[in-house]
Amino acid sequence: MRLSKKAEYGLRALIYAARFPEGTSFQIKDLAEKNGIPKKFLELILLELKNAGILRSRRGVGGGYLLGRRPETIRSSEIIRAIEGPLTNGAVVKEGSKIPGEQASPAVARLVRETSEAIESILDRWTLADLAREEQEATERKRRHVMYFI
Amino acid sequence: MRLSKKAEYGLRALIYAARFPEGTSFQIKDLAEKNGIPKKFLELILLELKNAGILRSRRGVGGGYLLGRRPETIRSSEIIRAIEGPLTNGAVVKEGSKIPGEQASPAVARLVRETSEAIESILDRWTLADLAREEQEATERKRRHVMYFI
DNA sequence: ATAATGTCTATTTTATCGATAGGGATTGAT
DNA sequence: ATCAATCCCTATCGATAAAATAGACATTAT
Repeated sequence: MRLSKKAEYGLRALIYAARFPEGTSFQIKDLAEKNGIPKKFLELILLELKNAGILRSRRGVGGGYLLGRRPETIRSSEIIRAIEGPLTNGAVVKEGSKIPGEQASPAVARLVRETSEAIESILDRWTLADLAREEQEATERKRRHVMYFI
Repeated sequence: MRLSKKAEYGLRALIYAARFPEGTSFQIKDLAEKNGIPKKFLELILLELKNAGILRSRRGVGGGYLLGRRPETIRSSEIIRAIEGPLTNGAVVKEGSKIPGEQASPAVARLVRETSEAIESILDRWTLADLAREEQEATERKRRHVMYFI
């Protein structure tokens, strides 16, 4: 199961965004530097997330990005879909196959369908708020663990 | 969620193999022709499945491939793993990242882990015997449906 | 007017996928 | 012993997609 860099960056960017108080914006540059994400690449990603209605932006001096909606209302399925397109691949073997004899396998199709549904249900369940909390808690745990050894 | 051609061909090949009585072998050539799968490509796939212990082979004239074990004991997770490598991607962001600032996100890692586990549990549940039965039943249903319209 | 920001389109680079090529090894039949 | 049918193995190609970079444009606070 592979998550594209783009999707990973996108998720991380949104988790970052969720840390800011509602209405407060942040800059691509900071996000890129603090998270080690290529700035130009990140621009594209944030733009897509904006066009998907997940982020909003303010241009010009002092501008930046901010969440377009409350993080509780943003499901990770929506995030991934915004970045990678439709989650479920529809037909496993497309109708107009080039190879003459090629035929779809109903069994394989069913296997893929069931897997896709399972994935989708998990991605539907996790909201950005959940992810942000998880991130914060993990960081906190780590911090305490380090403290313990000082 | 994308299934590679290779994995799809592999699954279809094994479903095909499961139709033969135990101990009976089939030839790459027939499988390729009847299922519209590129023969040379299929060779590679069957070889991998053989090295994974899922298929057995007999060389020389009259040789061919056959299932290495009873289809009830072959889980689709094993099939996919044999063809595509480890299902779960291990670390989402590897430890020794090149980019200095780059850091793994525990939240993203967890999301990926949970999704992978869900996939794996489904793929563990479906055995080759299940797939073969499903395929046969679907074909049967289709046949009856066609008959109905004659 | 200027500098700081996001917006857009194009291009480059790199990796992966799907497929093909061409022998080599083994075996049954004659 | 020879031949043909089969699997076995390695290399390579071409197309596509992923990842990243480049450069100019648009907007806005100061």
